[in-house]
Amino acid sequence: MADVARYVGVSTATVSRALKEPSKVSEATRELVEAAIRHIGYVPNSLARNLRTQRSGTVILVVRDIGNPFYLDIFRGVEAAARARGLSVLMGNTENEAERERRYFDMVRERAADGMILMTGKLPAAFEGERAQPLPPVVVALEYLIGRDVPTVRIDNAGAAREAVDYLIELGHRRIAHVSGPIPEVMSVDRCAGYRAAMERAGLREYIQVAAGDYSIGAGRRRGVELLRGRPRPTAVFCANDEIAIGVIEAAREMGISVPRELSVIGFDDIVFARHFSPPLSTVRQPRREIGVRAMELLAQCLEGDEVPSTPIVMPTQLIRRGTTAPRPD
Amino acid sequence: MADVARYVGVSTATVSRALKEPSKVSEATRELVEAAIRHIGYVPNSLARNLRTQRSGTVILVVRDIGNPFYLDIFRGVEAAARARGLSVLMGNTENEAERERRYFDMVRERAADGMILMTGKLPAAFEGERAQPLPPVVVALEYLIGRDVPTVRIDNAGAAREAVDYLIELGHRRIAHVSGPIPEVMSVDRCAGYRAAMERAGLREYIQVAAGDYSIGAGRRRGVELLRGRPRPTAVFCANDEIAIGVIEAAREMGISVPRELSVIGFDDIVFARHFSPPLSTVRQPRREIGVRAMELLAQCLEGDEVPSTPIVMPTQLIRRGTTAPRPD
DNA sequence: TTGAAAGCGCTAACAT
DNA sequence: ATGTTAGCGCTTTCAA
Repeated sequence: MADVARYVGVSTATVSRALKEPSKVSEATRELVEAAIRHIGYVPNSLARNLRTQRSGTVILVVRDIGNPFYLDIFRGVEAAARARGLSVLMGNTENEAERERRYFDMVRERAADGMILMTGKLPAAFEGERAQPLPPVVVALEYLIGRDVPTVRIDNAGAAREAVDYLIELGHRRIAHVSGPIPEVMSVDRCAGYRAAMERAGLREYIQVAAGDYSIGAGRRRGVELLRGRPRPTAVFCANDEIAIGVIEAAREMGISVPRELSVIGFDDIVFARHFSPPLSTVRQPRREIGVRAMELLAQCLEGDEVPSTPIVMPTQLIRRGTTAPRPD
Repeated sequence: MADVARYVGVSTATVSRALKEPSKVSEATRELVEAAIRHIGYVPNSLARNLRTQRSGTVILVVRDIGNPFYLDIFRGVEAAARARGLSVLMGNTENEAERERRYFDMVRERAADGMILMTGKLPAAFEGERAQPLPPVVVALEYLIGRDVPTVRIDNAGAAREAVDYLIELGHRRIAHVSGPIPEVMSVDRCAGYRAAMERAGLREYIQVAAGDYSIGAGRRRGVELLRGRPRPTAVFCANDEIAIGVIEAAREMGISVPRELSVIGFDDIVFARHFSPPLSTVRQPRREIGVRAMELLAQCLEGDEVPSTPIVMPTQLIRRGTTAPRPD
């Protein structure tokens, strides 16, 4: 930059301004500077700028498993919204290890990133309890932090689950089982609570039957086998996500139980291939891309120092009726 | 850092060394420094270190579509290998726009990243032809750059395609069609070439029939309908990826053609849900996670200034026989 | 509209 | 083993 300044015969301050605040520089010098930059082949150094401004222009997207197809649309949304604001997105992958989670918080403290979007629903211990460290700029998406006033964008998991189970009930089902996700996690807990609420409201408390797994096809299959061995057998299963639903359907297929004729199955998330299974999977869609966009926008606002909504942004869900749900067999 | 130094009564250089090169500091002072750091609550500033060392500790992973499920295992591999070396991974998403691609190269020039893993198979114009700019640290994965000596990790697309088509031929098929990907792209071209080679070697040149699409389910479905309307109808289709195969299978289903009884279909990639479709998809597996790992390792070597192999690293593929392929109907 | 000058916080070469 | 010193390249007061 000094070279450019010398070449034009101005100070580095002027070159800097020509680049960042063209309005503060006369038309003439701006053009001279631009010509000189091209002539010399000057490339600005982000590192120096970052140090000077104490901003990295980077945010971390922290997820439980970066290889989970669920996040694909989230990536799209976060990336697009970040780019629109000139920010870059770092991949944060915790694989449920507390230490790795902590590491991402440290990166923000060390200014390697300006903030983070947290999709794990947990804070490292250092931020809990008395004498908790102050939180860095962070927004929580998908999950939420109980008793914490952190900007949040999420869906109404309980309500959406209730809607799905109501639909099964409308179809005439009574013995409706639920395969939940890992149980201390709020998302799983909420979806399970929605299931219970719908069952109780319909006077089906006695039929409530919950099996907990993780959010995987394998877990769905195992829990599915167990549930379908039970007598009387459930005629419908509400699954906490689509992978579990796929597993349950595979279990049914292996046991010679026809979906949806003998067993209705409904998933959650509407992952990318849900409509392409056979039968196409009935499920609850959540606007993942939009969730990513809103989370990023919220974080960008935090970083600008703007006010951000203190109540969670709740995105709408949609029940998708496809081929794995049918009226109760008699 | 100055505070810590003053507190202990040493220079900042010693504090710096205590953190980065503990061996160069006496045991005693190191402990004093550590105590002081805890006491004062000192947090190192990455931005300053980055400026000083002229390294950002970050690499960009550039893909065509960050929401493509194909990349999931690649993300896993790249992220894991990067973390093992203390590097961070930035999401680079081009959506096939040349300008966005160029922007990622600029970020490396501006030192916002130390290097990049390129999965798009194209260089911005500025790097081609005479007076081309020198390439920044970059490794190419999946694709490769024709006539360029850039570190590369990939698979033998043509060979793997040949193997898949050979398998269909072994099953007795003669009228084997191919739905390819976008044709100027090397990956599509290679897979198509493998198909042609296998057909020609088996004396089936007259049956060669290629329809080009993009790598999507929709394209597979459209090309599938066209092919299956042809008379005589193909008894097998080799698809350039799994999405296309899913589309072709859907087309067949709509037309009342049974897979695999009346039509064999084989895909490519073995994406995460391939085995869970019904019938489970026959396909060609490529070691995506390992490709990500190797690409990251290669890039890390470049950044260290180590020698890197000048011939492409070619990873093995594996033909996966599942339920969408069967002997030719008579 | 432009320039001078300070300094962001760290590391590394050199000296002791 | 430790200290001194000189920047890394930029932005931003403040002054002209």
